Amino acid sequence: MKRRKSSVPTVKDVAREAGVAVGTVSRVINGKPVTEEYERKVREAIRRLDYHVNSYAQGLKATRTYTVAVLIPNTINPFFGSLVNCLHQALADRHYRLLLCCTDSNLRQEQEYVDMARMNKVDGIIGLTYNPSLQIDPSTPFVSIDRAFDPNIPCVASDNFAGGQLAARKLIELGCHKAAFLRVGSDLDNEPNKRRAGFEHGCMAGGLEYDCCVYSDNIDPKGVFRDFLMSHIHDGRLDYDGLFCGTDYFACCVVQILKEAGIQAGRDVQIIGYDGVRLFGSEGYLCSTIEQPVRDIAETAVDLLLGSHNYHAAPLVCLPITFREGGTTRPL
Amino acid sequence: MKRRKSSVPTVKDVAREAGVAVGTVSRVINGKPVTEEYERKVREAIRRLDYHVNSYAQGLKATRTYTVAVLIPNTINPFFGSLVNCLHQALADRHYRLLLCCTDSNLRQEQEYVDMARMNKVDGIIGLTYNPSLQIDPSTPFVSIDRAFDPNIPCVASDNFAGGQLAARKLIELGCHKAAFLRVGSDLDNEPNKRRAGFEHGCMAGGLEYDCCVYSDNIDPKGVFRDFLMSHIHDGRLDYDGLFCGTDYFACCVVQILKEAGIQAGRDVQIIGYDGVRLFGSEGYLCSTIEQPVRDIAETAVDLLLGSHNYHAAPLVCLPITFREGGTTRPL
DNA sequence: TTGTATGCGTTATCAT
DNA sequence: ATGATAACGCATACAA
Repeated sequence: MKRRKSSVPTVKDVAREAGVAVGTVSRVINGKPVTEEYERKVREAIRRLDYHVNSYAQGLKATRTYTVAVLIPNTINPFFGSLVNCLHQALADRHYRLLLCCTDSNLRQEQEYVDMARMNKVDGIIGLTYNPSLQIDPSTPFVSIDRAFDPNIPCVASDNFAGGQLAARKLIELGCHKAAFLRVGSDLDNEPNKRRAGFEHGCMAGGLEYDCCVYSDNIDPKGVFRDFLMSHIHDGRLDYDGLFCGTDYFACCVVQILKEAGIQAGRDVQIIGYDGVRLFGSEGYLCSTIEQPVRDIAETAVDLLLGSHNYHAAPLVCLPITFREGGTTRPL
Repeated sequence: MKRRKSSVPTVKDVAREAGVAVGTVSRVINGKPVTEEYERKVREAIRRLDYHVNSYAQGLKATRTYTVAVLIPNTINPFFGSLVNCLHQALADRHYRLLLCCTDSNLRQEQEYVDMARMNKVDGIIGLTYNPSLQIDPSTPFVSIDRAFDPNIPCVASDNFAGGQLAARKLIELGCHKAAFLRVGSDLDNEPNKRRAGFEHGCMAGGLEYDCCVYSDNIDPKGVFRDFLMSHIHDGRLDYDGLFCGTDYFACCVVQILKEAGIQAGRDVQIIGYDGVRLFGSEGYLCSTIEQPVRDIAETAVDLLLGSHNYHAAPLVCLPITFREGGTTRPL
């Protein structure tokens, strides 16, 4: 890579050009009180030399970098993409920069990214992580999304339990008699695992019979769902008339599997996902779903990270969810 | 935000703890030759004090930050999300960090992000930008994606012209007799605009009759496409039996509009998009499409940015595209 | 209000 | 090979 021209102007150059002291230049830059006359001279010199502050020198003194690292599995999954986008928005509004750290790409590199923060390179971390043994330096502000794994780490998530309950209630409203919960994923004790608990609670409260089909991570979701569903199809009819899937992704898999078996979502079976993924961010929902308030989650996480709160213990913030029709349930 | 404990250990502390000079510590850190005995002492001191280098101080001397800014409209559109993910991968492989700059969020902030680079905050920029009057500091390495707007700026894109030609050829193979090209977007002279040119060329070469429906930016795509298509439906039949859409997003819009009008993609009309978007990155294609080699684009852009090439003029690299069936065309 | 001088944590250049 | 010390560019406490 080409290097910069060696002669990048510094405060010293500006001071000389303007005929003032470096302190004055610094004050102008930082909006400290300065005589109008001097201010003008400095600004002109800055313009003439095309001067820009070197934020590395700045950060060296300030121990503040205005940069936040975001740890996320990837940006391909539309839910993650949307979350990253909202986080960027929230950070940019507060004049913070976003250092993107995709943890999928170099698997289990989460720890490395967390360590990076200690090098004073970022002011804080917002992480949606799965590493069960993640060690977080207590001196680095950290906000977790979807996972409350340390009493000192604030966590923000959608109200997963209520989301599961709501899904159950909707299936009941839709007249279902036998439901199932489907999911593949981390065994970690994270928030999304409450979706199942909420669903079970909702089913029991409403008298809806249900089964659970829950598999560990690192398994091809489509494969296990196909096996499960196929073993529950008799004479072309599915044993269940309502399905709640852990994510919209799973719901989409299920919809397609059933379609291939001649069973149509919304007509023969009611299917609800979780996340609220929309194609291209604006089109309709991919499936009927429990929508997460992505924007609120991002705003809250950033507020929690940058705000100077004074909680006795780190809070768990559960934000309200919404049911959205997306074609895989009959209109109510 | 909580501040770090004031006593973050520095090289000086490590030196004192290890009973050596700061220079020796620095040498150990940077892998310069050091006696085994000293190396051991320093490493132990580093471990004991839990020392981490301050990269701001490092950057101050080195003028190298190992950080690259990526300018992209957003991470919601799955194509952008996928591109960002690949760029992250390519950068991480080379031990570079990715500073994410979504230009949609604060509209037309592209210039601001470019300016940021001059503050020595990033080593280079990879930008997928639309700002027609973007001023790029010639001393900041910049690689453009999809837009060749300066003879000094390398540009990498998919082979848009060939993609357009391929789409035309496919429609011809599918037996189409009257085709149309649909698109909404920037009037900018960027690479994706060659999709239309290639398509026209392909149609003419193959004797396929065609129309073009091209609209400027900032228009609701679904609205204009609906108007256009509706005016071309007579007695429930579409005037066209083949459609090439500027992006997969447009193709999806069109598919849905036609579906509502009782016209089925793949059966009544052959529809091809552009990008190669896949739901959740792994499922099937959203529509039949000309797939961009996102991974190669990212790798090439990073290589161009970080590599020490010596071109007389900045190259335009057009990477090969592929046709993919995605259900909106009849199987060939 | 403005100028001067010192320190931030690191690396590089000297001597040793 | 190692130790001491001078930059790097900026902010700030202090002096004027």
